[in-house]
Amino acid sequence: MGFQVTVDLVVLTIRSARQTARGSLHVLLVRRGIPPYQGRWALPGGFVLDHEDLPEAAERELAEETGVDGAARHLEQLATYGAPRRDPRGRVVTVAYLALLPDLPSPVAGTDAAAAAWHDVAALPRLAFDHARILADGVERARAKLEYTPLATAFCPPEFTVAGVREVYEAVWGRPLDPRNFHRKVTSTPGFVEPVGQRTGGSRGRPAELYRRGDAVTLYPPLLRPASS
Amino acid sequence: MGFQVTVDLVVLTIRSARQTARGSLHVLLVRRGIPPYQGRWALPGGFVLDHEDLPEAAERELAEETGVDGAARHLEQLATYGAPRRDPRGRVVTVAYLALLPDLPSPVAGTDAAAAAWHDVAALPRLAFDHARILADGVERARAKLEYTPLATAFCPPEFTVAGVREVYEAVWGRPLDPRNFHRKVTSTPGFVEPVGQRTGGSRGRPAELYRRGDAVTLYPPLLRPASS
DNA sequence: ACAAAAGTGTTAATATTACACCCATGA
DNA sequence: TCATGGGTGTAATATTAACACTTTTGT
Repeated sequence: MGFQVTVDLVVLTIRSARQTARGSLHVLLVRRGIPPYQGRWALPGGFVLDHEDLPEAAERELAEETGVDGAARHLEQLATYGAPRRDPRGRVVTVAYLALLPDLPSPVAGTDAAAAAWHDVAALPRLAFDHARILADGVERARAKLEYTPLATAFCPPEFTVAGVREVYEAVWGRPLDPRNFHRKVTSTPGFVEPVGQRTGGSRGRPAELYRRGDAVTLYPPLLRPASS
Repeated sequence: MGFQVTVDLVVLTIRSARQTARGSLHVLLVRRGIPPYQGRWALPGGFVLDHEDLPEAAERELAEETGVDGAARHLEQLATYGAPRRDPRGRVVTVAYLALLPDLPSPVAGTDAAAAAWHDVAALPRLAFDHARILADGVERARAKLEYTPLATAFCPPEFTVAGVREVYEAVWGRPLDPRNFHRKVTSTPGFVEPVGQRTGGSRGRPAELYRRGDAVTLYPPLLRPASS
């Protein structure tokens, strides 16, 4: 009966790793200022308010933590966690959401974001509560959905190159893909991307064609990760 | 703060439709004996107890409603629904689970199952609360997971034929599949099924080889439904 | 023998993979 | 001109799709 309900966010983005030129998958974490788990890193989140639906609460938390406007990101429910002792303060059930964002030009600038930071998912600190598990589930969901949905574009800005999409796949799957075949696959799968009719400039090499997200919800045929090998 | 938390079950099975020989997808519904929505059909479910984890509560409800033992079925979390006015009695958040069962030889024989019945998902009555939405999400989840997991075998008894698996796919996807190609696909995908070394008998036509579930968690390559057409 | 269901063979179309090679730019 | 990515061509392989045909049973 007397449950508390929270939403927790697994906010993922692709950021250039410290030394390498390649991007890698990062997650937004906040440092807890109060017990329990004081000082530990945790997923951002908070209580669901009395009048709020679950997606509303997730949107609100996401806006509070990142300041991104509603259109420029993907947000979906991930799973719900409610083990009796997952929070020492009482019976708290948390509904986790997965958010995918482009690499923000301005760093995280939310209200209580003083202690918020991006962490490479390959080098995580210890997390509070059962957040390590939730995060692992979120990463696995992202990996799986790249196969059969055009979700990779949610990590990209409104206009992007095929190489940008490839960088997303390589960062999330953690393995290199053939640029030539990837290009063909992305441009030939119906509804994945739409050409803008412009090209990039300024960088080295041949300028790349710019694309926008297409209207497909699923990729057919899918873009399968190579067998585990 | 003061939330109530329930679990609701989308219990699916394949049953022979009234007149046709082919099986079709059915869902377990219970008729509500008390307000709200008295007399309406609803998904089985109930409150999560103080000491219970979410999967435990789902297992308990499933056992209460169907009496199936733990091993012979698939049970996974589906999604969580918590709109402020989804239950007129107060703020109730429900964690929905999806269960897949073989067609039970003995009909539903649970404790409070006097008013429980299987319904063809193609001919549903009006449902209580937001259960129509939850059920639709469950059916869609099942449809999608048949593509890239060996979950179809969860609808089959411990030993089954390839034709039995095909009947599952045809019922869930609602379209016929080529028996010859399907047979090859199922028997050649690693870990999907294991031959038992016995054959069926008694029916018409050539006896079919019997199989058990394999140990694969995902199908590679997947078994994609034909493009929407 | 015949109908019915199981299962194999074969071929064409489609998709994936590997990699040679050309294109367009900055330095 | 060279280095650097962007992008196309092409051939080998793998997978899917369509369907003829054989196998093994009950009647």
